[in-house]
Amino acid sequence: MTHHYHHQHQQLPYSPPHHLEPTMASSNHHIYSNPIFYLLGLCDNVYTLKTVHGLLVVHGLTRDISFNTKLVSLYGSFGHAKLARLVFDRIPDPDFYSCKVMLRWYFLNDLYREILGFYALMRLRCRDTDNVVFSVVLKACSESRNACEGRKIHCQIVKAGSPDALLDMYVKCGAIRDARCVFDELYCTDLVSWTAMIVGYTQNGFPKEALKLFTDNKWAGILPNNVTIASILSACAQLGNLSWGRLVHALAIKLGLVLPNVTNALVDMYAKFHKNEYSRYLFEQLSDKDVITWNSIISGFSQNGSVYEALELFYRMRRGNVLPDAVTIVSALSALASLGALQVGSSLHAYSVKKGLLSSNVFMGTALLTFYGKCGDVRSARKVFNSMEEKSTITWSAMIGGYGIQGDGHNSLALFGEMLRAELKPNEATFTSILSACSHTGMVRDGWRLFTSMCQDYNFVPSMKHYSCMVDLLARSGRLEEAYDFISNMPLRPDISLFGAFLHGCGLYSRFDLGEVAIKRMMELHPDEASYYVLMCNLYAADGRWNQVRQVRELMVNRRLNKSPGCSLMELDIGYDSTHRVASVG
DNA sequence: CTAGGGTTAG
Repeated sequence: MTHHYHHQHQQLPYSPPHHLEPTMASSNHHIYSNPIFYLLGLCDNVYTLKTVHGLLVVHGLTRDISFNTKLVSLYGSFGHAKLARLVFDRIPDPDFYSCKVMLRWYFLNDLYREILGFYALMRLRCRDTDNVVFSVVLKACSESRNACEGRKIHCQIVKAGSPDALLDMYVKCGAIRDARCVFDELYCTDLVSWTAMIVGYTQNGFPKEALKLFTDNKWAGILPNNVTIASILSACAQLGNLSWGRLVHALAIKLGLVLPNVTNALVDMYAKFHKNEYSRYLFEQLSDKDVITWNSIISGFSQNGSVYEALELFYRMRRGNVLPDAVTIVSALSALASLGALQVGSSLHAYSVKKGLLSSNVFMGTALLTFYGKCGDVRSARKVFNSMEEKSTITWSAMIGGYGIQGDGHNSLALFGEMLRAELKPNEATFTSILSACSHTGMVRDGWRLFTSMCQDYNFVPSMKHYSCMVDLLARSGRLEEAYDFISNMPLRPDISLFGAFLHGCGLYSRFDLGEVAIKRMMELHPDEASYYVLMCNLYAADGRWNQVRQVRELMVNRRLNKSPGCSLMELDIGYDSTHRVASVG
């Protein structure tokens, strides 16, 4: 397309200079009801268009901005950008829309230099702009190699660009530091940007920063809305800070913000704090429960160990009219895994396949393979693992742990090696799983090697779980002195389960001497913990020292310590649609 | 600007 039009093509039907036309506000009646507008629609070339344009002039309609804009658009569409511009220049007060129409035809006719000239003019007349205009103008700069103009427009974009959108973009990308930069540079912070920043922190695992921003006096003038409250409640739950959670709950009541989304967040938070009654009360109170409400309580109860309550609610949900989604199934599977309820879980597997919930969902696949692993069906677990397109570190850890609880440390180690070859980074939990696998399989050397590697190569600070695995590893294999030294030298205060692992080994190898020493240390460290007395009883019982057992029991009664009896469970006649029944044994 | 999810010793 050439830019050079012949002069005669640029002549328009006569119309008086606009300052001579009657000044009249643009007509109220809609141009679509005018027959001439209909004629304009029939024009399929520039000659017929000029004829109808003449009609518009005769009828004095060229002072109407809508007609003029339509003319600009039509001249442009016939490739006559310059005629379009002549019409445009006669519009007394062009608006943003008419400017955009003009720009569009320059753009479609590759008239980049004209675009820049027109844009400069346009900036003088109207202050509006949008992303379409910016992208057109930027393209014009690059096509005409005008970096200087480009830089100016860059600045305009930075100034005009919605900071909230920019913040949101960084938050969605998980680039939380960049988000904070944008936030700090904002000319004025309002409720939306403040909330967006809080949401960003909460969703990216920085609940402390979220709470800090929420409580910062700098923003004392801004009242939170329901989005802010829901997000900050989630931060309190992540932090495990119940007192702040309660304060925010109270604040929400005062501000009248206990809306459904806030209630959902409260249900979730109280469940995470083991406050099942609060959680349930709020849940029952909410009249329109959506899938998130149900998931909040089911996942909360499943996570805090109230698995029966979680499953009860899951069945109730199934009877109602809210359909479970992937999150629901994941939570239910996790509850079923801890019960070893293989049949119910398998039917949920079938259900998920049927509903298409399984495909390409890492959470779902991981929960499912964990479930099969915990139920002892490690082959099904591996099948699920192999079929997963996307696997995360958690997926690999779960599969390694699945082999581990079967005592198949060799497969655990093999998979761990495969994971490293795939250049995936193990995390703390991966090491917990693999160390436990080593201890179940009696692989003492491998266990030590991996423990050392975890500290030295990966710079992980061992947690109580790691230490417990090591104690278990050593104690189970009869290296009780070594285990005792290990406990004495570790930097953490040993807890009940660590001592439990040690005492278990003492019982296995009849090292009651070492067991008694450990018990004395335990009693010094935690005098009020009933579980230690039970461990002590077990040890004396294993040694046949029944008088000692009786003495410890009396000591417990005197100190008013109580331990609820444990019981094991087995699955009885559980069908997909039947209610859950589990017998307790022993 | 929106609440909910998978792995972790015995």
